[in-house]
Amino acid sequence: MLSIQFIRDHTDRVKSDLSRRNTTAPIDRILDLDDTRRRLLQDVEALRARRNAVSKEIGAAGKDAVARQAKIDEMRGVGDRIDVLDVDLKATESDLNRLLLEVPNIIDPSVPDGPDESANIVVETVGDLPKFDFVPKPHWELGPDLGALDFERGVKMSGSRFFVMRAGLARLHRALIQFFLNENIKAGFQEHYLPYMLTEASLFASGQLPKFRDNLYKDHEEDYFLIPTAEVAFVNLYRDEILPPGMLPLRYVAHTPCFRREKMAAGRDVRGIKRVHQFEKVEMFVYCEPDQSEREFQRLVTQARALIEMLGLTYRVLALCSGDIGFNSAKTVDLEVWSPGAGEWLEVSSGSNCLDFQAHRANIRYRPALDAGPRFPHLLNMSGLALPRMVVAIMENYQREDGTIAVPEVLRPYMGTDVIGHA
RNA sequence: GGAGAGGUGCUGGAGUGGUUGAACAGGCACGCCUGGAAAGCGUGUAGGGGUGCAAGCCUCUCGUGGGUUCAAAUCCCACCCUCUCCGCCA
Repeated sequence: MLSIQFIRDHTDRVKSDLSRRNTTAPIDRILDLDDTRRRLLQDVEALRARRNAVSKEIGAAGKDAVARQAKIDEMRGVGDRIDVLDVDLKATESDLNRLLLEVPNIIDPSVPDGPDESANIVVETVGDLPKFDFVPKPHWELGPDLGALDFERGVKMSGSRFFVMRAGLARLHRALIQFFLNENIKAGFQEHYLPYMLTEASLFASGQLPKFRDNLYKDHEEDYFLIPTAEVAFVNLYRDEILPPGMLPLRYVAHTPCFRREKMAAGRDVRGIKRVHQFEKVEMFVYCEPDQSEREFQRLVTQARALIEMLGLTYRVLALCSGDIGFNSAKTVDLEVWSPGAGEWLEVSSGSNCLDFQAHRANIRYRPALDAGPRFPHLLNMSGLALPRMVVAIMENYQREDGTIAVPEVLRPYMGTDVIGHA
């Protein structure tokens, strides 16, 4: 979140970024509550200071019972007055906090203006659209034709937006995960195995809650949410900690499943496995000092692009506009690969620089030097890359006229074959 | 899930309801000493919030949240977590 301090000091900036986002937040109300809070706080603390002072005198009075009793009588009412003011103060703080949690991040000045995704800017397109001697099929035809993608049975056991992969496709899926992990490790990202279920407090810390509850799966018996992305776990890794000097930057990677309700997206992308409730993703995550975050961001983008390029796919780089940027993010780049069967660009990676927004929510700090006070680090994330969309991309790009699928060169060691045939 | 024990500062570990934000020890930082180091000696060593140009002052925090009291690390209640034993189990 944005600190109340920041909102107080940069009110105009915060408001103009909100309008760039094409959204609103009760900034004036927040400033108002903050005034009230500080006024109450000063009153309460003055009373507390007095009570503390007199209490010490009572303790020091020793055997002088008369003086002692006089002071006790004097203080008797003070405690009650403190309690009364404190109730007000607590209520004000809780109102303030609730509103603060709903204010989105500021927007980086480099982000293009625009109301929604239609205004995103294609920064760069790499590679040419592939040409086929035949009419390329979409993956929702290729997969079932190979007997390797089964929608009906997925739906039978779990409902819509679930599917089963088998044989060559299942193996391709697993090979991609291994490939991504290995390449990211080579690039200096440390592998992690993370919990897939997190507490409500953790989802608040990462910014999923309170606003995006509708997109999360929750256990009804206990306080557990299924992660919608590994980012959520990575943010919470150092929640409520102060990292010692010399630890940053931290460059992490993990493969996790992701669970999304996608209620908002009902009716969208119903065909195929582009938008599903359960998918795998390899996620990169960085903790760094503020003056390094732009450099780290570029590093993430470069790494994710390298993965796509190694697989020989055509892709484009999108700079998300101010109206399409996520709640936590100050700046986001998406990578989309061309999907010749479906005839569309497919988002396989999204990278965000969240600045210190999540660090504030999660109360993560670092110490720049042994004798320095704690500061908030910047947190960044980027997919590297998302499944099963990359399976889709490879299927559609590497399909052959007979319906089989060639295995990209770099994946052959992982697959032990150069073609995915009929299961 | 059952029974028991316990949660205090960077760490270990004290703490009788009243100058305890917290003894003592260790660690770490700085200084002295030394050719250099060790040892030794000295000093310092939490975070949040409020206020102030600043120095500073005030306040909160001893797992979390309530309660009792003029006053709570200390007493009471609830919850969370950790450890040991038992049960169950991939």
